[in-house]
Amino acid sequence: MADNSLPRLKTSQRLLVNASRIFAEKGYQDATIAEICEQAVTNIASVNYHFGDKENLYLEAWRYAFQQDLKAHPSDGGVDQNTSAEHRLKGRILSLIARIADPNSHFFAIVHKEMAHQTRLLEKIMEQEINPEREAMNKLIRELLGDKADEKHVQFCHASIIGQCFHLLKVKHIKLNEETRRYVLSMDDAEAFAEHVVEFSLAGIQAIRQQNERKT
Amino acid sequence: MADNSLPRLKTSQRLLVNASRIFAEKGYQDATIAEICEQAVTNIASVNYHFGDKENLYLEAWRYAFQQDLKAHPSDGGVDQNTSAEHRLKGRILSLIARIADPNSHFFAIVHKEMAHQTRLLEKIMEQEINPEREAMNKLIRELLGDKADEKHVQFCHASIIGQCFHLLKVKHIKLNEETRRYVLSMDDAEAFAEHVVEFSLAGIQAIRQQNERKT
DNA sequence: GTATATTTCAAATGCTTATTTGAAATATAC
DNA sequence: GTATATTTCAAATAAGCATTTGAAATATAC
Repeated sequence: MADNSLPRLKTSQRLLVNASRIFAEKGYQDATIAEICEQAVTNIASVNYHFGDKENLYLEAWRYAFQQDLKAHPSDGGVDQNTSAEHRLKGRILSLIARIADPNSHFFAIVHKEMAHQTRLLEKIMEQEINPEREAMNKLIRELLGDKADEKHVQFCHASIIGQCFHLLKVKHIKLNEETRRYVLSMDDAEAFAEHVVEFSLAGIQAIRQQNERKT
Repeated sequence: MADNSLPRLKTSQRLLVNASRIFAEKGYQDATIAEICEQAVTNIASVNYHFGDKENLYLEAWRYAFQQDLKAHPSDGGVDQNTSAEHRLKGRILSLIARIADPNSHFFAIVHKEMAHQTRLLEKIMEQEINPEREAMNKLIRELLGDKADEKHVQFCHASIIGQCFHLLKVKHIKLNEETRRYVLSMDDAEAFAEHVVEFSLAGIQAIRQQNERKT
């Protein structure tokens, strides 16, 4: 587990790599500097030396995870921008779920833990990074919902999609017993689930659209 | 905020009431015994006296929250069991979202924080309480999906619905700035969002059903 | 009303963990 | 190769917090 396989990496880099993984696993509070340093094969004091304090290491590790994840899974899913809104939305949903499911991607796990708490450390930066992604997806949703839809409908559909995707995060780090595992969404099904979310959501959006057009 | 308005309540009861609220707000780690006792207007030592230790107080507070929430919002939504599967599913979704949105309901907030972490304290009890609810909802989903659907489809649709509902938990305790608030799902819209989830999900389920029936 | 059991309390204890320190080791510049 | 800057390290410090303690207060039983 420890990242001593790459002793050529600089200490600060080893700290970032291991910190992002451990913060993603345990959250800010439960992750200890001692454990992070042990995994990074360095001394306790190096966090203070290289990053000042734990909080700053947290922020830097989160930023690092963000960059790494996007490098592995671009948020538009690599889909040609000239294809239909359906396909572009599909690309975004698949990318999102890929970033959530990838065991080497830690950004959303940290976001998830941060949202469950009120440490509020990432608040401002998080909004800066996430707002553009939300707006890109909302643009597609707006197109699919048609002119009759107001912003509330867009907001709700966005919440429906994000909620489904983020649901995967809940099962990511949880170890269930043999019995329960059979009935619960598993990380092994992430790809199939992604396809399901696309299907399910496009139908949901269509239904909202038709309901709006019937009403007016 | 402090529950000293009811000095007639026994100390152990005051501890339960305040602990469930504070654990829901902050999670197990971040909630301190000192704060809970302060809010319950009692001495630091009373947690040990009445509940043994913090962990046991947590378990009891969670149990207490569970009972209170169900008392306020029965999980079938009070819907007649002879109506259509659509209506019964609607009842369950509305009840679930009501329990999540109600500021006096703390059960799901605790579950949410527990899922985001790996304290695993509630693991066994949680499964005992949640499995029956999942099975009740899956039964309705199965009926709506028709004979062609296999268990994977049921599982995925269940995850889609739960994911949407739980998404509300994320915005429950988060204070966003004026700017962002405009674009993000708000607790004030919980009821309207619940209706949206019903609409969106019934359409999603229908789409999966039709896809299955076309394939075979 | 007295004896006994229960409950409250302020202070002490002890453990965990972030942070600091100053010396030692290592790298870099010239 | 020497001087200077950078990095590592073991040990010390300090703060936060759960838990314990034993005495004091209060309630209950008879």
